[in-house]
Amino acid sequence: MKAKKIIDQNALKFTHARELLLDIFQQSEKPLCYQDIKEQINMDKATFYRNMHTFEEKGIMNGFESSDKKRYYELHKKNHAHFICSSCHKVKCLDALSDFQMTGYEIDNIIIYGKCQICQNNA
Amino acid sequence: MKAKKIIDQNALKFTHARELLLDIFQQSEKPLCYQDIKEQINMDKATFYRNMHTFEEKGIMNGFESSDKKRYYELHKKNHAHFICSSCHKVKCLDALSDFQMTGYEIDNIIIYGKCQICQNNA
DNA sequence: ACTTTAGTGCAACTTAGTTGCATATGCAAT
DNA sequence: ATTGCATATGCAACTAAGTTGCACTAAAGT
Repeated sequence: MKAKKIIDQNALKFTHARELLLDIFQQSEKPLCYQDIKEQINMDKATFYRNMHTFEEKGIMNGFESSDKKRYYELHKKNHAHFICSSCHKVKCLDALSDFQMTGYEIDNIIIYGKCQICQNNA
Repeated sequence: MKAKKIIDQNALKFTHARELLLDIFQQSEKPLCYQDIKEQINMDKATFYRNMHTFEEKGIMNGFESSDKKRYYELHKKNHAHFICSSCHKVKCLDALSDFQMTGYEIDNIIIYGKCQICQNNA
């Protein structure tokens, strides 16, 4: 969906920063943190984090802490799990487990921590 | 197991700080962070974190990041999953999922983020 | 008891994320 | 198109978890 449409549907102002952010996240197949964004565009961290909060509130995006102490965000898709490597900190989206349920609990995200293939071989 | 025995088996010096830490973690049924420890005993954070690193290296303990940006530790037990509430940040150990596997990946921890029963009702 | 080696506490530092404030921008009404 | 208001942005100062350097203390072997 076009950035403008997402922003309009959520009754937000259509600003340059928001358009850029949504475009970048739509083109990315993996969650991104502020550092990832800053490598691509010049944006103040206050602007980034304030918009991420707004997007999370509106349900446009989801965020989670990685093992590298940084917060990663991705466009809200059907719930799915993530694998995070504790050595290289790469994040991988998993479609298995997406239908996991626990009675009484509302599940927002599942994160599996471990070592990816590459880091296992380098150890 | 007694703190002294664990420390001896891992060829570490038996210090007051380490004995206290192991005792506290053995008496706790949930993962703890530095703040939790500081509420119980008077220990410098450098000492705490340095020992946690040592214990993690030795495989005595496991640590993970919570959604409150703090690192939680627990004595290493048979792999099990955790539920972390994104509202109250309480951590719950889960025995379901403990046998979950992914070919090619080494799994250290599974964390499920969501809302616990109490926080769902308060929303 | 002595000596060596490692552990502890303090203070200074690092870094992701937050907040206050002045300025800039989007948007609706005119 | 111009104006006016509310909100967004950028900067700088701040916060807090965790780390590091260093002087001092305590453990373990002799």
